[in-house]
Amino acid sequence: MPRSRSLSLNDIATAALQVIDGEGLAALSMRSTAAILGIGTMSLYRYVVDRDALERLVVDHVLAAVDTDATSREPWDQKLARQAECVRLAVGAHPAIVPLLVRHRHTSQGVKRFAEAFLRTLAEGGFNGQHRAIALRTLVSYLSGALQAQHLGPLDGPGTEAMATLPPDEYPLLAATAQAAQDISPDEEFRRGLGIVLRGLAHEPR
Amino acid sequence: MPRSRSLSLNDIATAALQVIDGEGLAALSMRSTAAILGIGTMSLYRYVVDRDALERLVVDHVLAAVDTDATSREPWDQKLARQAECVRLAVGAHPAIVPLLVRHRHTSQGVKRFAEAFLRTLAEGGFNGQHRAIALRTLVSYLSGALQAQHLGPLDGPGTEAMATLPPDEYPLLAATAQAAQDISPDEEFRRGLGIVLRGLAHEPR
DNA sequence: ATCGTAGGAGTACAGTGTACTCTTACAAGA
DNA sequence: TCTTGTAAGAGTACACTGTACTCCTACGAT
Repeated sequence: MPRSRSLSLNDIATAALQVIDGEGLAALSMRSTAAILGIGTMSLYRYVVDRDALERLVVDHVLAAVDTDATSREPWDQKLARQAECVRLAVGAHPAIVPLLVRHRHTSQGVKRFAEAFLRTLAEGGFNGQHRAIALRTLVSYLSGALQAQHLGPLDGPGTEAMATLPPDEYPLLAATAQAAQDISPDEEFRRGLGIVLRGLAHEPR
Repeated sequence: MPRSRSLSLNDIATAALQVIDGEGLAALSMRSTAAILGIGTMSLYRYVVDRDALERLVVDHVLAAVDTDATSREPWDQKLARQAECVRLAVGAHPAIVPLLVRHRHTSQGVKRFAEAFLRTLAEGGFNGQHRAIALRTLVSYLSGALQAQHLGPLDGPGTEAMATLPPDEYPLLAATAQAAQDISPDEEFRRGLGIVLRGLAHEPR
């Protein structure tokens, strides 16, 4: 009976993402998002009940890009690797959302979608019951930790480069290791770390 | 020449931690911390330049509890497991700080301390150069991800219990797996996840 | 043409971090 | 013992946040 909505949830998520990508996650606010949409601040509350809901919208919008239909015939571990890369790729397009991803991973539709996909592949690999549960959590924990290390790591503080110049008498190994790590690209670091986890899974009872 | 400080950095960290433990991380503010210390809000800035610095103080204070002298004669993987448990224990005493831990892991003294300890053990295990770097990062990524999953996971949303009651037609595996996961204690989950990573490391070239 | 419903705008308030400006306490030098 | 320089600490003020609450207004069904 009343007037129809002029904005879609997708519009809103896109606007919020525009703020985040352009001015950083800290700049995300109800006001800044509403401004981009060309509506009043409070009008935004007609679409989302909360700031939290707005953030959830952003997370799901980004995660919508992960491809979850894995119908290929690869071995399970290769398939898992590809699926994880897929998540990394989607998140890598908007690195600043990583903290949001972490905060809303239990309430996000997108997270559930790719968790289900992971589980499907684990099931193919013969994982069942508790073993499958542990495998998923371990995988997700690594994924989440690695994404953070990579994307929000360099932000606060100079990151690895600074570690390489630490006082070697106090942190001898840390300094040396950071030096060695400088030649490793983020891609390679992620892939090899994931490889370690997957190799661990391969030797796991199931 | 001038008057001497009436508060130590330890006092400040303790006060902030008291706020966090008592009223949650969200309640941490310059005002609330200063109130506990019995000083004016701005007086706090005589001790810390920033809110960030205050948070760093808290992180280091909590991480000071991790025991880093691992002079035992266990095999390297068992020692790593014990060291990781040590971190988990220290953080577990103040679960609400996990987000702070993540945000400041590059600038925190405490993080560097136990990273160095990890590296020492990895070196004992024969890891060198890039292999050691990758091993450390993978370990830390898992550790960070797992701590978050455990401590701030249940906070937003009902967590795993809710997942177990998901629509099984939409997320069949997720629902089933969540059900299986309910019998796993956080302790066991962490230990087994860590075991997977360590087993992966054991099969890694070095 | 009318009316009810919901969309959108505006104001206001409590809370945040912190810049800036005081006043005040104190240890060293005379 | 008195003076003085310096830093400790208090207070005010401002820009910013999320959002409760109230108003006006556009529009689809009758």
